[in-house]
Amino acid sequence: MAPQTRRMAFPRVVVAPRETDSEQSSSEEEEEEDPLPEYESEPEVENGNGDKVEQKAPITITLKKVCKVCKKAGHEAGFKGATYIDCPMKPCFLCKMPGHTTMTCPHRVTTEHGVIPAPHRNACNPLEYVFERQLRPRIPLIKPAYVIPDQVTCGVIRYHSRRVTCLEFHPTKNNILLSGDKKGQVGVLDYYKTSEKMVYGNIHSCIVNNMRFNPTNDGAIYAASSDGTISCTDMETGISLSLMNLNPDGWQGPSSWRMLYGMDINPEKGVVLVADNCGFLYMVDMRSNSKSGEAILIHKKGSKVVGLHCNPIQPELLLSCGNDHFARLWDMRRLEAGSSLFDLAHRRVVNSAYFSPLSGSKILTTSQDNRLRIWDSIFSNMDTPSREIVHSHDFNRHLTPFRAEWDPKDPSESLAVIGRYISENYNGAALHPIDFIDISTGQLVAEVMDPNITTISPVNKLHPQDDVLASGSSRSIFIWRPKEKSELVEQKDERKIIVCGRAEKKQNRKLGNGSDDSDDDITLKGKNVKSKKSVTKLTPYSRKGKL
DNA sequence: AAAGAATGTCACC
DNA sequence: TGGTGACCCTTCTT
Repeated sequence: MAPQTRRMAFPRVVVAPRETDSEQSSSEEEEEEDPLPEYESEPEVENGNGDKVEQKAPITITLKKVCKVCKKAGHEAGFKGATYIDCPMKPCFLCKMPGHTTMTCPHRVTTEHGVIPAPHRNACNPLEYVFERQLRPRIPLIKPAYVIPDQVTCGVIRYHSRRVTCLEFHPTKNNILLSGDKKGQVGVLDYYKTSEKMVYGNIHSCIVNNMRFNPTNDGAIYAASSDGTISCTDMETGISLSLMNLNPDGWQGPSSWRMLYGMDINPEKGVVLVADNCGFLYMVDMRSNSKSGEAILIHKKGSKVVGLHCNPIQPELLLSCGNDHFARLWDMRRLEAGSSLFDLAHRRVVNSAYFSPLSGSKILTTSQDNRLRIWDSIFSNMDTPSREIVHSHDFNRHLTPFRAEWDPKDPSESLAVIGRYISENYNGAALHPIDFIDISTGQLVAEVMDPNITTISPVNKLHPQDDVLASGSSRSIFIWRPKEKSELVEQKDERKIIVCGRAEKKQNRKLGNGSDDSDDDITLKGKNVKSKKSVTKLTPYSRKGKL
């Protein structure tokens, strides 16, 4: 039999004998799913006496519904309304363990998303001693309560024509947000003055994987792209310089094409660090804008290095992660193949690995095995993570990979934000919230959603100073802010479910007129809607009839 | 309304 | 090791 693919949309045709007096199906498509498994596949049926009788005629053809995941009858995976029913033959889609489905997964029904607690460890090595002496005082002893608003407004910006792949806030100019997309476009937006936005389409020719502002000249943007180049662009003029090109001879076929993924800037050393899809790290001197030194193999040869992060406190520490299932900690003074300080093993691809933003002493990773991992101290035992938190952020080739991001404003370095893959049935709508997680406990502190937003938001960034969250979801960018400053309240023990824009939903849908003029495409819900055309873009409804 | 396309990772040979 | 095909709770266009 030819291999069956998931695309097979129609039920398998089964030739089954039927009782001679059975009714004809009024409609094959409307046939209810059979609650008795395997019934129709039996070659024999019972007569009234319980004897097996071979049926010869007439033969009718029925279309039997089978599960689209396992191709077996008796159940069907997929959306029932706004609730997704898992295939029971598969491991749980959330925690990946067999024996239950997502609906009954213990990590779903509790607010602690399945924390595997850290074993107690003794602090005894010299590095940890230094940490305790020099860095620990920076961290408050008592964790302050998170300040998360009860209500938020959400602005929607649409100027990318392909899905958003990365977001970056300007470090000092408060309202400036950078965005990159799959097509290679780079957007610079002032989200308070929506007319002030620029989209640069000629910097890169495909996916912008990472962007950074130049810390010494914050009008300059560095970007690494799958086109194999790293660019430095003037934010105001869009004038761009290519600092490095891994494909100087152009397209010579997929096997030779090289792409740039992970990127970060080390201001102390004045270098841009960038890594490719073959396991190599490159350094570009920011003064001369030229490559310095040779490429260094930092991950398995031939594997993508998707993330680089320089330690915010100790400039000689570098963190990398990639498709070889490892995050690795490096000493910049001794960067050579195989010389990493620590190799942090994961079960799947590591989408991101970040030092904590203030002390730089913790590490947070996002892996495609649906787990966040936290190492509480890079100066302590690094053999196993301090905590693993089960969270739904699966890989899907059509989505930008999820990355858990620290809240740079949280002095206790324990709040992280990450989009959620699996949907929640919210009043009949399948919504994908954006989760705020206390990574010291695994508790889901808050989940943010909007009935108008039915798409998944894999890209999220918290503002370095303000209470602003930027999300990239498909081609749109969302700016979430507290609805009223006065409504800010301290976080209690229970998680908050923050729903935005609920009342406006139907009104907005009626107003839409389908115009695709994109000059005025930002709207803040909760305030007056500016125009019909902008409202149209507020309603990216899915076609599954979930609303 | 439903099909088609785009197209990373992983297991398997 | 490199090629192949299955997998995936997508999202948008035709």
